Amino acid sequence: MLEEGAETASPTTRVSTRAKRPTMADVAARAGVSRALVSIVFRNEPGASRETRERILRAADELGYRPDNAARLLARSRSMVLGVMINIRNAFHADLVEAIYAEAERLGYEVLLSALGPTRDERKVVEALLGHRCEALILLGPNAETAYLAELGAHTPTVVVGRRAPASGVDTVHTAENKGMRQGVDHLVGLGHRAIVHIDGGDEPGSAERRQAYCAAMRDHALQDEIRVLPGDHTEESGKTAGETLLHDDRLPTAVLAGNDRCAMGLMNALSRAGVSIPKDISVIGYDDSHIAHLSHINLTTVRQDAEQMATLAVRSAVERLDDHRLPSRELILDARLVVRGTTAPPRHRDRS
Amino acid sequence: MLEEGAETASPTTRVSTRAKRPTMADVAARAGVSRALVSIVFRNEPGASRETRERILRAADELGYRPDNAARLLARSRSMVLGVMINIRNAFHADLVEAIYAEAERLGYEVLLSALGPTRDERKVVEALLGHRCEALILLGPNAETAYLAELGAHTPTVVVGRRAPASGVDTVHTAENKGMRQGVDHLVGLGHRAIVHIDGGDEPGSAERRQAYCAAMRDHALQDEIRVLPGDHTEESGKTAGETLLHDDRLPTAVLAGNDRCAMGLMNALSRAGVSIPKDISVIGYDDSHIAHLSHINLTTVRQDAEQMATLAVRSAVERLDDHRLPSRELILDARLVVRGTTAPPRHRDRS
DNA sequence: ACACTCGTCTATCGCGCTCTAGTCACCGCT
DNA sequence: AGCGGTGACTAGAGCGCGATAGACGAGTGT
Repeated sequence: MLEEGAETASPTTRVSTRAKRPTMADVAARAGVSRALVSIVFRNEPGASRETRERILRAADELGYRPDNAARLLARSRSMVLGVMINIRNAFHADLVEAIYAEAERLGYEVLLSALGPTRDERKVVEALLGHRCEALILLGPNAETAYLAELGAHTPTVVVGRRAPASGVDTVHTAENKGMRQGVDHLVGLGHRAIVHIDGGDEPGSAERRQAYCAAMRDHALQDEIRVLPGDHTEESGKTAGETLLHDDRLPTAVLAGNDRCAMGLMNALSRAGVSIPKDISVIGYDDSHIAHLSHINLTTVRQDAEQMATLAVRSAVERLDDHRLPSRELILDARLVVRGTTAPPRHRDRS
Repeated sequence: MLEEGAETASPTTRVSTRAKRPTMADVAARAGVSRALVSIVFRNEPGASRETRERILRAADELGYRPDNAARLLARSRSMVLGVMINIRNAFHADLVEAIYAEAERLGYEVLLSALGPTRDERKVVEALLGHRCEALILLGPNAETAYLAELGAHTPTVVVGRRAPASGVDTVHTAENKGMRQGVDHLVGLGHRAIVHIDGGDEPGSAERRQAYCAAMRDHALQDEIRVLPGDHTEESGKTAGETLLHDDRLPTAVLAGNDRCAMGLMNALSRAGVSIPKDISVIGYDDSHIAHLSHINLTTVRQDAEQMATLAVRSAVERLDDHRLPSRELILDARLVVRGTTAPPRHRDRS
């Protein structure tokens, strides 16, 4: 089994096991038919008899033939590929991607992933995706300015997930941030909290809405004097920083609404290192309900975004826009729902703190 | 700003902003040169004067031209694309991917990601990758049987990361599992533990080695009677299940070596829900040192695998094999190192438990 | 005057596939 | 016989690009 095929190899020829990959022409020759017929068979189109179909498939199998997507894409007007930009560190994106694959497959599309990274900014990721002939883009939580998104949307169907993006030609799918935050504040106030801090998400998608909703909800509870927004973003690091800031104060707030789950994780990390117990000393609420939130022993109270529904709608939007380019921009807003778990509890009595 | 461009659109023509994407020919026409020259410029090859170069680039920019990768790949013998299979739920894979992007870019390669999922098994992922003309495959923690990997390796340079895969034509990069596990056991024994359970990873990459190393290390400490291996895999779910199993016993072990970090997370989840405190009541060690392990407030003691080095070596292996197909299979084994954090401590005195 | 080189640019083939417009044999029908 | 119709198959153009061989003019040396 090892090193078979060596008998045909002269000193100058390549090792035969790594010969050029077979093409349609090879399959056609072996099956004794024309290239076109092989194409028909592989596209599963009518126009070939049962026997030849089998003969061709057998020949292809023997040669280890595999259709070449690049050539396919090139020859076809449509590529049937959706490009998805992800932050590979973001557990919520993982949830989204799984659902995107499922829905794309259902609709007959392929999915290409490209991840952000320290050396890969959003433009680079988008370039890579477009370079691979993606027909449409699905951007998970992009930070890019609206103008850039609009520019993209002008020539490529683009769906932004997880943030508002009022650009013509761009569809957006996001949750009703205000509802989610409001529920969070209501829950905490219901437990008896008053000193409720919000860690902001900075430029991150959805942050502005969450911040505003927090302020509005606090005011509605006549807690406008307790409003406090700490700077941050959507990484664990920012949660940690915010935690350290809080620890420097002479008195901790009794509850924190983090910008997202990752931020909440970092925050809890910093707090528990300092001996602060959650939820006894302080309550924490996250945002996303990524799989990490409920599987880790953190058992985080958080605002649930329905990843599956978001992903499904995003894919459908993209495909619908592909079918009809003149569709007006749509903004799909899903409901958010607070999921109460173990990181929230009534506050300690403050009178002896 | 809304609906601009409508002035050029007759009822039957497409909205002009979404016309066909421009090609080299369009750029050439606009710049008043031949197609070939545009090609030269975009490949950054010598053979064009400074002025025409600029003129062409300007024309391309005005048209919003973007080279088409599919066509590029097709025309070129080389595609310069590496295909990477990931489990998008696995935080350690995220660490690996970031480093893979970096090294690939350094060597002039592109990276295509394809993720496993409920409806996407390994074969499907590999098919997708190969279909997109990846020259080489990097498989992160594949479960596939060796025969299949060997088959892949026979026609495509393949690098397996995170597990042994003794197949000709396949390179592997993994850590010295035995060293890592041994350090874990040594650490626990040094703290005074004796009842040390291991949660197995089942078919998951590296599991067999970890299991064997655990058993060997236990024997070396004359703890062969304490050896206990619970079934599991590398998901949070399996850790949870194992935790429940342990909780059913009349007496908990004093320490657990989980199959990986995710398993450890699930385990800690189950235990702490049941009121078991970590590390006071029980010590837990993970495996991978994924970014989750140190950023979450879990502060997990774990066996560090150097993601960056693994990724770098994997990419280099793939590229070297691409340069010379006849290279013998290599197995690169990196050192593992226990990182002691907060989930391990001396055991409670057992005499009153 | 010649051949020769060099830098700049062009014509053209082919990558592996899809897809339109056919060809061809065979059928039942008038 | 002649007709249109149908199912099975093929020829060939073209997708957007890379790459090679060569064209062309300007300079160089003899």
